[in-house]
Amino acid sequence: MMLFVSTDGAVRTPSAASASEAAAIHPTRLRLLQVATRLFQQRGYHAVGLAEILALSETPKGSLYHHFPGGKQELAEACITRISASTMAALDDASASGADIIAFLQKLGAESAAWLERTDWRDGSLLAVVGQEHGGGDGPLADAVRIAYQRIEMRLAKWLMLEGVAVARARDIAATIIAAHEGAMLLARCRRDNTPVSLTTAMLCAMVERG
Amino acid sequence: MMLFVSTDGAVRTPSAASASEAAAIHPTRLRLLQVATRLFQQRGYHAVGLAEILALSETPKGSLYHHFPGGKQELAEACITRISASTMAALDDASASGADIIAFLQKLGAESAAWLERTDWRDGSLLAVVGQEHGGGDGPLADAVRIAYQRIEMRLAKWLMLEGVAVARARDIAATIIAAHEGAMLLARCRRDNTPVSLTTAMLCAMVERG
DNA sequence: CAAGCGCTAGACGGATCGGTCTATGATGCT
DNA sequence: AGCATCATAGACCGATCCGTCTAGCGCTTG
Repeated sequence: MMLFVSTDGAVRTPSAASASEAAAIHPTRLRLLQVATRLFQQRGYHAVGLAEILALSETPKGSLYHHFPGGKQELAEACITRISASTMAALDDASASGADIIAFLQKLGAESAAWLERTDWRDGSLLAVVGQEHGGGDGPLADAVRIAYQRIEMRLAKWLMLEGVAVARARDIAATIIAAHEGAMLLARCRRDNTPVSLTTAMLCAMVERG
Repeated sequence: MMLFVSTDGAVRTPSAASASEAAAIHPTRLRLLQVATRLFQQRGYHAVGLAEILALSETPKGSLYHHFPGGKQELAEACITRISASTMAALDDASASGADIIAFLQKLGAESAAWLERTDWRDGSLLAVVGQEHGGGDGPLADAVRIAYQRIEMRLAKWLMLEGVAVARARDIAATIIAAHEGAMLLARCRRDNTPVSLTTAMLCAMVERG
């Protein structure tokens, strides 16, 4: 249950992608997406050069521009929509399995903390990093982040409504969860210390419980 | 009452700096700090080139390396410590003026929202942007952000203790406020919509009130 | 005045950036 | 076999990156 980050960015030995995408995605394309996502979520869009992405994924430049004619920007866009898709899928799974929101929040907090520690606080949220760099702008990347957050919020809100929360309140709670969780990940990363994540998780649980 | 952002980045007509620093800071140095802070908090460290900073501040390259021998990195470090200092000063002022935390949180939320809108959601939190880019790393910039967050958190906690909150709880609340507020600013910026800020403010107030 | 210093001014350079281009390897179809 | 298509491979390019360096301005000081 990891939201906002990609955990499959192993280098040269791409872990098996989720079944749905393994069927359709070209191996080179997948490798590029995994490595690029990993690097972008560590350092941001502008801080990572194509040279590094190509070297770590052992891919020649020609292949990149074959699979992503739009170059670096299209690659980053694809990374964002891929993270967005996997996050929504995770939310749907959790919702379908009948878990309640409180359990979900606690699991999210625990696994986020574990992930941060496991990466030595190097990896953050791709959406947050790119979002910070592009803010309220109007480029393709800013749009991709905007849409990703919107869709994730909608899934979360839908789930909350399934649990009986009123429509307007569900959307509010969803947005609050996303904002607080992203902020907690950031602060935890900067401080190399997970307490912001657990504190925020507790606060979010309290908010949801009070309705 | 703005935390985490610089509002004085006017170009070529530097608004009067706070009295304390106007006395000591060389005009050119101040202009560089203002313009650089503004640009960094809009787009991040790596996305902003020296050329743009120099052009907007109408400063030749020689001046930059005279005032900041360490180049771009030292300039960014100075921007971070300057934001950190002004944020701590604002917290001290608010605390000394006898306001309570709830009033502070509401004012912070309202003014942050107004600021986001006024900049057309272009400007974000400098600490957050640079923090995202450098994560838990160990460069001078990562350290500067880490220290800045730590100091701000301590000031906030101190204020909370003045209001009777227990030591440990005060530090927890402070960290939670910072994390949630940063996350709210990010999400609001990405969505070009301030509701995450007001929602988060409400949640934080509820948390503080329950103690 | 001459010397020294703080600061401005911008030319210059090596490195790296993202992107284009041509050539070639691999695969499948007829 | 011959052809077409997908994909790899990397040389190459102009632009931009950050940083160094020398020259000179203006002010104070001896």
